[in-house]
Amino acid sequence: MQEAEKTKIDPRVLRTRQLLKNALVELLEEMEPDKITVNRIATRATINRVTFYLHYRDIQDMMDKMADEMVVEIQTAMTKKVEEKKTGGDDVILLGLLEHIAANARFYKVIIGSRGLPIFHERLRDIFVKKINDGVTKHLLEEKGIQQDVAVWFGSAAMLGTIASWVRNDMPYSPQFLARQFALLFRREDMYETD
Amino acid sequence: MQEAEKTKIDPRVLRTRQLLKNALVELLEEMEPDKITVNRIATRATINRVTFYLHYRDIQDMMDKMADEMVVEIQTAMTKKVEEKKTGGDDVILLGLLEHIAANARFYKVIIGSRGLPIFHERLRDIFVKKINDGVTKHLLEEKGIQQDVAVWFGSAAMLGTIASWVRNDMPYSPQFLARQFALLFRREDMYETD
DNA sequence: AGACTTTTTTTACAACGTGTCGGATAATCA
DNA sequence: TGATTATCCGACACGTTGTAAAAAAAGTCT
Repeated sequence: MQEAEKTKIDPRVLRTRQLLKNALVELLEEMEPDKITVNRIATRATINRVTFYLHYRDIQDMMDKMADEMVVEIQTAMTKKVEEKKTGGDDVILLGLLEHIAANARFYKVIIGSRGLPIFHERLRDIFVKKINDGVTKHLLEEKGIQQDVAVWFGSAAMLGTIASWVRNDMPYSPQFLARQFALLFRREDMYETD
Repeated sequence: MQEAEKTKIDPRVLRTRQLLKNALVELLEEMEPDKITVNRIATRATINRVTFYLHYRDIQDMMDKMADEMVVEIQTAMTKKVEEKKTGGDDVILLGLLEHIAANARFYKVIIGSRGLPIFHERLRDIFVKKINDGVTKHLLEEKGIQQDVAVWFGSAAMLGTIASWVRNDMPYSPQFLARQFALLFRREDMYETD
């Protein structure tokens, strides 16, 4: 996860923040979130503990800001893909997202796959809610007697959860394949039994 | 969430644990999980802090045990419903689950709806994975070129997430209605656009 | 290069949370 | 009632937190 800023920032703060973020990700790979302290993060980052507080109020604040950055990167990853591949059969936006996640697998495995880190889940959920909301065809829902909000809950949760499982299982399928699977799943047929 | 035990337990430990669990739920309603300390739990429960450690190793351990109890209660809630209502059109097991959640709304709102508490999410996910795994019709998946594990990820995540949103939004629909919605959603028609 | 600015480091501090003693007190059991 | 068990109380060592002031280091600018 890189930091994208317009105004030139002192390379020292850039370096420090990157070291801190890398350290946090490393620690999340190694231990449960509640075992992670400012002390550990700073030590791992070879940064003085006091310096941490010059950048973040606390660990929660640090994660909030990282989640913000994640959202921005995802947005750009999704829109960029649309510009490149004008056509593609399946959902191009989704493909862009999946490729972005695959490219940053280490990061996403930690913040999505491992337990904890609900902030990141929330942000991702918001993204999917928006996306699903646009894709939902309201008239078809009414015909079938399905509430729109329920359909949005359903679709966004399915998307987020499927991707989470995909990441958790070390991405056994390519982004292209998974995007295709989504297309099939959302196109729907009878594939679940009622009981 | 009650404690169900066979061997007769000293009423004092029963009382203490119940007070501690109630206190935890109360605190979760009031503040972020990371602000909750053993100190606060004990004080709120009008229990000595040392006594806490006579029952749980730490807060995480307490939540783990509460999650275990939750799983047991959900299991019984689902199987009981099957015995009562032999038939019911929609998914009876699911209906039993939703009614159980509605009956313990305060608890589930806190552990599912609010941020944090990934343990409970994990346990619930496991339950749904099992349930979906049984309900999946494999031959239909093969016909459509859908991987079974992907379908299970998708279905269980959709279920868990929909219920979570339902709880988060203070259950605007009755368990019966939501169960019906699930039936419709899993029966599927075209209701999402690909792009 | 040197002067100026900003960041990082160092050391220190008080407040709080954690987990664990041993012994006193109170509730439960038989 | 006497024995057992749970809870309470005071206390301890240790780690974490967040903040402060001043020195040292790194970056910026002309």
